[in-house]
Amino acid sequence: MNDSKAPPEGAHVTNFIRQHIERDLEAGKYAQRRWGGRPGPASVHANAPLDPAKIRTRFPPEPNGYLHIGHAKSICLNFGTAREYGGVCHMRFDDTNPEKEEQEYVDAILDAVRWLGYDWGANLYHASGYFDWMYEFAEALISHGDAYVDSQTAEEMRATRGTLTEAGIASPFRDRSVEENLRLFREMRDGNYPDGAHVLRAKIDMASPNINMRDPAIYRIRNAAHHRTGDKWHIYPMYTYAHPVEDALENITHSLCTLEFEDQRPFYDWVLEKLASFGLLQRPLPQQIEFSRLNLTYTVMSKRFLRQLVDEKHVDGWDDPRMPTIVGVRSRGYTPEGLRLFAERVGVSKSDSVIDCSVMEDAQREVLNEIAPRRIAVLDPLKLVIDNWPRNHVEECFAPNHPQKPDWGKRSMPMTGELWIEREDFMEKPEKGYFRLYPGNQVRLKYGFVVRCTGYSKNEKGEVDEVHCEYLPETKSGTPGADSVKVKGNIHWVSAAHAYETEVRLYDRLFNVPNPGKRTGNYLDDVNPDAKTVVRAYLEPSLRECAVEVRFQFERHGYFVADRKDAKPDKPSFNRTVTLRDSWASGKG
RNA sequence: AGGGGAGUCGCCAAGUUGGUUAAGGCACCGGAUUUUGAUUCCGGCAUUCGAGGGUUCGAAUCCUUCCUCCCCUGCCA
Repeated sequence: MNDSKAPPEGAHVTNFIRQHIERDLEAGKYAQRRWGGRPGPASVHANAPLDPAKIRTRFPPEPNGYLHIGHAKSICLNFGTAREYGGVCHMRFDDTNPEKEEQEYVDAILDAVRWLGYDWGANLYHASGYFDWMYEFAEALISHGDAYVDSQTAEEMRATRGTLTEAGIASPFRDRSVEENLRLFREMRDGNYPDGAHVLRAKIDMASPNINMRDPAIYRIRNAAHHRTGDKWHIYPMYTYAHPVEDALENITHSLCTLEFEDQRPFYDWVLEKLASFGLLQRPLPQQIEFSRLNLTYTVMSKRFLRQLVDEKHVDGWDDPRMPTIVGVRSRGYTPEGLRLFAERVGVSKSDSVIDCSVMEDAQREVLNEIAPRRIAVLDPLKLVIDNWPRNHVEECFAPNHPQKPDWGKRSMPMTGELWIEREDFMEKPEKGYFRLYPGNQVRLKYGFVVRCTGYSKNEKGEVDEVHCEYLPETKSGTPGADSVKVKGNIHWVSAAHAYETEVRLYDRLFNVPNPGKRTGNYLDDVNPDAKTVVRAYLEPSLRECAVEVRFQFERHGYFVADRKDAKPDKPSFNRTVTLRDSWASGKG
């Protein structure tokens, strides 16, 4: 019954990737592939059974930082698509650059993918696990005259690459013999040279209009320790060469990546075609398909910017609830279901797009509305005194845990003669359309009694510090007299003597303009200083004990989560995930 | 400027083997229900598909010219 809101099977929108896959499936393009049970060259798969996976996709992050919701789109796309078509999705670390990668990031990434609800089973791989094959394949390219060792400096290479409109010119080392190339490449491997002394280049076409085909570097010397292979290697493959090889070794059918790699596809195909023609790779070969990356209004997604926000302490770390990182939105209280719903809603296409962040917020609300029990919290307290309340009397009131789910039951809330109510639920002089508390007006204290406002007092600063009212004893919620008095306003409250006081953090958008940085060129100028507001709030007593990461709707406010880091088990603090829609407030704004 | 991509409602996005009135979501605007100004429900919301020409009985879908935006000159990924 909880699925009643889920879209019916097959109701999702099609997209160019699904169509592509369906076409391949229909044509049986990959039906004859064999799978040796582990990644490997043609020899590993050759005599193995047919691949039980209809398709294979992969999520291949470089472990050099934390994942953000842009990655979440890719994760949902890759894992979701594989699941949809009877395939599998590999979790793969593209760890080909030892200087930027760390185990810490590997662990965090795995954690994030798992939290999003995806399972890679036995298919956890590392590019570094393929270094031997990549090396062997590189020698094969050399032997066939398709790669050479270039000894120009990086500057010289840049200078001879040509420009967007002019062809490049050949390196003086381009025509070295196979023997010399092999000798030099092996010496590079053996650590005989300093960084930058040589580079292995594919030998293609220095005059290609596609700059990526002008003899791209495929191996560089890096005398650096790798977080997995230690000091075994002195040379490391470049992404452009490594990626197609990784895909082929793993039997990937559809290699989904973002648009900026489009120009890389001819080289991707070149590498695979060469290696397959040498008999090193199984056919049919993987194919790269590009889609547009996720952009969201009121946020930044670039790893560099996110790092700057953390380093310069504009936020409290990668997992700060204001951050668009996966750990960040998790701290914020976002649900994995909501993230997946969001990913499905924004779709996949090749056009550059900027998604309105309300789409994300709404997806979260939609999920949260279904799963979050209701609770009462007063975030901006104002004392309400019921002058005709029997001295010392405690009235037990009952509040449903979910208005549309009676089976979730009710909990008890004590009412007394002194309550905390929301400051904005009282006005000395009501503005037009206001139907909460003001002198002479009647409202219902939700799940309790109807009260009539009789007056108020102010402190020496002229601020209202106490509101007075009288209650109507026959109007208690749930009793026959409850409906005897009609009121328009229903406000929430918590007994002052019973309330649980704690810290609640109200989060808002990290930036206060849709497109941070556009105005001044510096996105830091658009950081929203009010994206985090900390208040001392009075919560209903039942909230005193709740486990970390438990989510609630605080009625009339929004969805909140018990903080996973700062909360003591017996004294939870809460983070606001997202507000409720508010047609009153937005109507005024 | 060479190459590679993209332009369908405010934001996304189906539709693109040409065929009646251009899906859906978000946002927005009504109205009903509601002890959350929430949710839910119901209704509204592109004579028009970047622009101009053309082909056709018929075009967002084909041809053509033009315009705009994004990506590419790392020994990063």
